[in-house]
Amino acid sequence: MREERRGELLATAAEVFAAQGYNATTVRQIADAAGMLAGSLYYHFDSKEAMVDEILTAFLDELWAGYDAVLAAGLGPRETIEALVTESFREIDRHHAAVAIYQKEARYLADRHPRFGYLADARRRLARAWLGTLERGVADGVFRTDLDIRLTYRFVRDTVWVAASWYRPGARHSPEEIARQYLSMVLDGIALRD
Amino acid sequence: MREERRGELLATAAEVFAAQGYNATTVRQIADAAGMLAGSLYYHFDSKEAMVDEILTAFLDELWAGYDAVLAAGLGPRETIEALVTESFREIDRHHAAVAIYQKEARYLADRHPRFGYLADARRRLARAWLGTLERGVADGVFRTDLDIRLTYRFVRDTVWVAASWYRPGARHSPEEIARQYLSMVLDGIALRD
DNA sequence: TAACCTACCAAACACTTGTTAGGGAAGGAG
DNA sequence: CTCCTTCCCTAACAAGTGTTTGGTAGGTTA
Repeated sequence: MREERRGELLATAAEVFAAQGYNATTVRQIADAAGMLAGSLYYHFDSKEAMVDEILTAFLDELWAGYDAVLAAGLGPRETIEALVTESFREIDRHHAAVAIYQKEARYLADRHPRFGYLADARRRLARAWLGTLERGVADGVFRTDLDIRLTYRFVRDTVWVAASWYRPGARHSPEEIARQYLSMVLDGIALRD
Repeated sequence: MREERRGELLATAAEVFAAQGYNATTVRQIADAAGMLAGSLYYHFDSKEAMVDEILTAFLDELWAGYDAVLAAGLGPRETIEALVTESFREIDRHHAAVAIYQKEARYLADRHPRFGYLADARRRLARAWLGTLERGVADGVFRTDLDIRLTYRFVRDTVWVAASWYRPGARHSPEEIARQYLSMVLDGIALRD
């Protein structure tokens, strides 16, 4: 099957990209990891750029499917945040290489080539989803009102996604368990109440 | 003055590295930004690697000076965390380019060349400082006991340092103000108490 | 004036990079 | 058997990379 082989190659490419960084990775390293020669990759893909492109779009497509389902569920602000965080950690579990690449290279890629304009779109759309929910929570009296909401947004967003830099699937905690603890910290803090 | 010019060049190099990534940055781009030709950089520095090296060591030296002062002050766990976070944001304010580089490239550089072994040392030492304080806080009944402490550590560490990716000196909030809000979120959470 | 040092330029070097062109082995379809 | 498609290899290319070498304008020192 043709698509199957492409998928395998994209998976190994994603691992190498995530481990070394996009620019530091040569097509020969990817080919090595796949057990073939550099030129042979070009039978399957147009270019090195096309590989990251496909890796990132596949991840973002699945991410939006999950997020849209959450946002359409009509949950309250707090439950929406909980569901988004949980969904994010599931995505990190399934696409941890792609998430790491997105985290590290999105800005550079978006600046470099109009081909990656959808990365900037994704960033804006993500901001709207999170910020909107936070604002709704503040209005509803669920979240604190004394915080700069943009700072809060970046705080929540970053705490979730940087986890991709250290998370490895199949480790001690499941995505749901990590989400539970992260949510507990973000919502209630790490200090002990009296 | 010789050292002065080196400092200027390192500052512009740090900006380019932070903006584009270490590997994506060519010595010709650095030279362009400095208003000279690529080869002329080699009058001041041995190599491109030597430049990042000097940028990172300068930052880490100053960071440890600040951290050691905090750790030697004999504060309680909560006050130590507060002081470390505040000190970190001050460091991000002063060395935001170096911090961004450290965040993005430390792992790759440490793996690549024994020259950057001190980066792995720094990571271990950082972990000891934060984890030790957190453990002390749990033992003292200042922090919650129901959380995985290694997860808590990564949570606190990441929330602080990723700020370097979006923070620009001279923006709306001072480092101290950002530290105050971050600490408020980390310690008490973003949910409203009833 | 003469010798010298600093900070840069001009031009090239060896090497790595992403990419391409042509070919060939394996296997299924007719 | 023959044709054709799939998938990879061999071998090279041009462009870009970090780096080196020799030179030189301008200021400082003797």
